[in-house]
Amino acid sequence: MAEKYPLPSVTVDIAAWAVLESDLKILLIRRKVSPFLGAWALPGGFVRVGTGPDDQGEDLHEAAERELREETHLRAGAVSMQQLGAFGSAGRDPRTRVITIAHWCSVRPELAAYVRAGSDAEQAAWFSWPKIDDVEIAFDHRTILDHARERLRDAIAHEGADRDLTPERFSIAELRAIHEASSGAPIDPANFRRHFLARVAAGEAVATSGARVTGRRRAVVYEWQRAGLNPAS
Amino acid sequence: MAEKYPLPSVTVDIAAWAVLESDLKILLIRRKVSPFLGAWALPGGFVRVGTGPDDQGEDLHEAAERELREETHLRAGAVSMQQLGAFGSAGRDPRTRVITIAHWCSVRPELAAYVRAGSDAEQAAWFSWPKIDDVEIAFDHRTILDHARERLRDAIAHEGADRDLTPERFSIAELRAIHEASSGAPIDPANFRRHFLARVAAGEAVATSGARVTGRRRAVVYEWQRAGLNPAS
DNA sequence: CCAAAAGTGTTAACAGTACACCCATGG
DNA sequence: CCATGGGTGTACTGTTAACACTTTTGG
Repeated sequence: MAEKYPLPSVTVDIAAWAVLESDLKILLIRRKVSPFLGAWALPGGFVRVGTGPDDQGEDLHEAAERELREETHLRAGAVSMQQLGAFGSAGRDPRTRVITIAHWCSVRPELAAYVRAGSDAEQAAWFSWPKIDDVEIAFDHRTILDHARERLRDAIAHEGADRDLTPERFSIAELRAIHEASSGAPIDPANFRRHFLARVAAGEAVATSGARVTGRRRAVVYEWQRAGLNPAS
Repeated sequence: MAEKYPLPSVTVDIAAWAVLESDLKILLIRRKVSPFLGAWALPGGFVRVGTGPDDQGEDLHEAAERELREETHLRAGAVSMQQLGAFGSAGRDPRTRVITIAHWCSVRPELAAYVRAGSDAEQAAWFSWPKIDDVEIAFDHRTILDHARERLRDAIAHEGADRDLTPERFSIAELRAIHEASSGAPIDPANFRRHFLARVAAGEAVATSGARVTGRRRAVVYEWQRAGLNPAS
């Protein structure tokens, strides 16, 4: 099939979330090329397309992991990349037709600190979610961000995505802080505790020998189990 | 930005659902070109990309509506097109790198009958969902179909997507048949009725003057309201 | 010893489910 | 007049939300 028609460029963009000091944060990079030079944008870049039928390049999620690594030094495997959806309105890039496949992932707090700008970025930084209203955002990344925010909320509330936002070992209070940052509302500690204990009973997490993290009283510390024996409902 | 790298082709594919005679159906077309000549596939085709910064072509959902219309004669506006996600594994098309943005929509039964093959298809036909296991499906469209099936189930159960599958006017029993086809399990008529009546009370639908459709006893006939005054929960 | 956070107990309210039952009507 | 599907009543269940309460421990 010979293409006589113009082809679009295809990129991946990544919304990487973390909860740091009880604050929901999004990872943005500062552009050092035109257009939107100096504006903040989602990390991302072009999908590598191969040279023919036998070399067709990389898969989309591979591209997303590679771009995140190249631009922010977050290594793949440290995050669980998921697709958010395609954003491809005509005119979203002033230069030419660019369709982006947006992804999202969560970053554990102990890795979040190692973020630093890569080749195509002048800076890389974590922004507190409410504060990004005051930041100049490139392209239609504000829209993508809003969708990603929705997706994160759902994934944490209903799909156990809180797993990827905790440190390796965490107390119930720390986990609750993540849920509160995600939902934006305070959560009853007693009810939250029972809810989490049910997940422990289902094999999703186990108490570790360690104890006490912060606060007044010693708290039991948990860690996630590789795979829940019983499927989480 | 001059691209020195090879670019992928971008297509849209559409999973169009309908419930006909209490059976969940998916719309497929029979390919009349290679590859997968003679196999069944989702309707779809290339996204039109413009010729420069000032003409960047059509939006993705426009492309999806256009392709569905061209290949099956379902006119846009008759369906509510939603994006499912991007499928872009290297090698999913044997010829060259093709990334497809999958969409899905629902088709009202009175329009489903007007489907006929368009230019790029030899046939267009509605397949009962369980039966497609026996059909040869082109590309990775089986995978897309499975995702679309999941999405439809969720959208009907939680997002009011049943709206788009009913005839203009419908009885509660007809609506229940749609839910049963979607979930694959029988639903208690009494409980379903109460659940729907709560939606009527919320302004989502209203009873019409007409009555009786099928069955023994006259049933009240409803129609959807343009926009619910109260948001549906 | 006291404030603050960990952890326990109890209850009301609600939604989902099951199922028994009455009503209207086409054949 | 009766089978069938439309439509009503109700009891039981499990989950959620609210909140009062006890325990532990760093300062």
